[in-house]
Amino acid sequence: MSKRILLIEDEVEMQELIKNYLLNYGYDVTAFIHPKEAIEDFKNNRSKYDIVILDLMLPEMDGFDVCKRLKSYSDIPIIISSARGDIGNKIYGFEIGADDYLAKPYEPRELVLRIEAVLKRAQKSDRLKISDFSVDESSREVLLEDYSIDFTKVEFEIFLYLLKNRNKVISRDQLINATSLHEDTKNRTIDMHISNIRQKIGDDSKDAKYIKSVWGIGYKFIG
Amino acid sequence: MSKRILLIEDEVEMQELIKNYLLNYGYDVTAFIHPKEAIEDFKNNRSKYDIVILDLMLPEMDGFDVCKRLKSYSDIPIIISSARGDIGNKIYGFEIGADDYLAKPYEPRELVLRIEAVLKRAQKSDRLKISDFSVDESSREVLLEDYSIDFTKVEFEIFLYLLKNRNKVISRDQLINATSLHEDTKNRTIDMHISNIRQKIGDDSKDAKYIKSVWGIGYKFIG
DNA sequence: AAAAGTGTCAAGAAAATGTCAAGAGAGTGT
DNA sequence: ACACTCTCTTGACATTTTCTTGACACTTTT
Repeated sequence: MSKRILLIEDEVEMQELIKNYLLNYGYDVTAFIHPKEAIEDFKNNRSKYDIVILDLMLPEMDGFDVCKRLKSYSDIPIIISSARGDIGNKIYGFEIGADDYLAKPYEPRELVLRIEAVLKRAQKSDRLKISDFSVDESSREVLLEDYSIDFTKVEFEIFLYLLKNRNKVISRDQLINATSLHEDTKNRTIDMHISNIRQKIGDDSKDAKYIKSVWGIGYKFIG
Repeated sequence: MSKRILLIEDEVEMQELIKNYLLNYGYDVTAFIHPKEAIEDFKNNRSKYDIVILDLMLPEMDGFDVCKRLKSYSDIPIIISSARGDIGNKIYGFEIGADDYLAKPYEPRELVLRIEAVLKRAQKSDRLKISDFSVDESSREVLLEDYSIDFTKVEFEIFLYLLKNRNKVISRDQLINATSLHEDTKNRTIDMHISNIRQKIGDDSKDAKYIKSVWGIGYKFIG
């Protein structure tokens, strides 16, 4: 299946150019001029895209913020493009989670190469092994000491997010944002999911081995 | 103190050029042509360097292996330089733990900028180490000489604020404002929290080692 | 010595969490 | 479209933890 690209670029000419070039290469491109629209669309259809091409110089919103927002919804690969010479920004770009960086002007061919490289890296589904768990994201399989755990969709998302941010305290709001939960979901719903997750992985809330409650703040995966 | 750079570059001319340029900027540069020598030296003096500049195109050893070897000894920051256009490699460079990547030919000035950026990023150790304490904000973990201290939410906030403003006298009102306490909380409540904190860190109010009372004003963390 | 400030106990208020159970909602198969 | 199943959401209540305050002893300042 062809890869679906979310393109955020405010210069109309440039946008057309890139879009057509990528379409020629068989990609499925959706382009936005306004970052807010793009974010809105992404929020509602986060599995609709495989990769984001993001221009840093945008009206209305700082490109960095856009990047952070998108990454907070899912860890989709992002390639940032920007005027050559923004070296400070360039490095910052990697810090905020962009997967690659491209200085304008660039050869369209180079963009394609990078898209492919980033996608290849992203799909490299290796198993995440942390603590007693082994998780395969693409098959959504979770093993606890070789026993398979059956998580529901939301449970899996919460568990994975905690795992990826192990040893950090994660607030309920963060979890609501990072998963496919509606943003107006009540905080307490998270508690219920955590309770169910704990039961499935045999964790005791009063003496947690894996998911610890941090009173007044949120939850933390110990690993 | 000037930063010490380990430069691994096999082209003699290039090496001289970079070395001199960096020396001009006040860096302390040690250059090697043979990666094996560099690794040997690094192994024996791993605290002798602050950052590594590594050319990918080396004789004898693959630059990637060099990178991995160095990183296996300590997590020193590494900047990889390589011929422009190795896009696949570029991405791989980040994967194997390089901290930044620079395509040849580059402006020496750009190298300096990146060195500074990488160093700044690297030293941004997110563990706050003050006095006998080590605090990790994201995990909310507080260590006192390797023993873990269990603070409640408010205690952690108060303690962190005092720590960050060490040697300054902080009023009770300041603490109420700086933390998640209700703004109409009575001043004396702070005293109670301080008392509990002191007990947990083994501090004596009459002869405080860490949190000192400043009569009529507030509290002060000594550090 | 009086006044003001601080330390800390202990009790109760307040807030946060764990979990049950019911119902809403989403998805599936027919 | 319908029934059926699985999942998600929420209110409710019990329980736990934390926060707050009055009270009283003690210390420092005036």
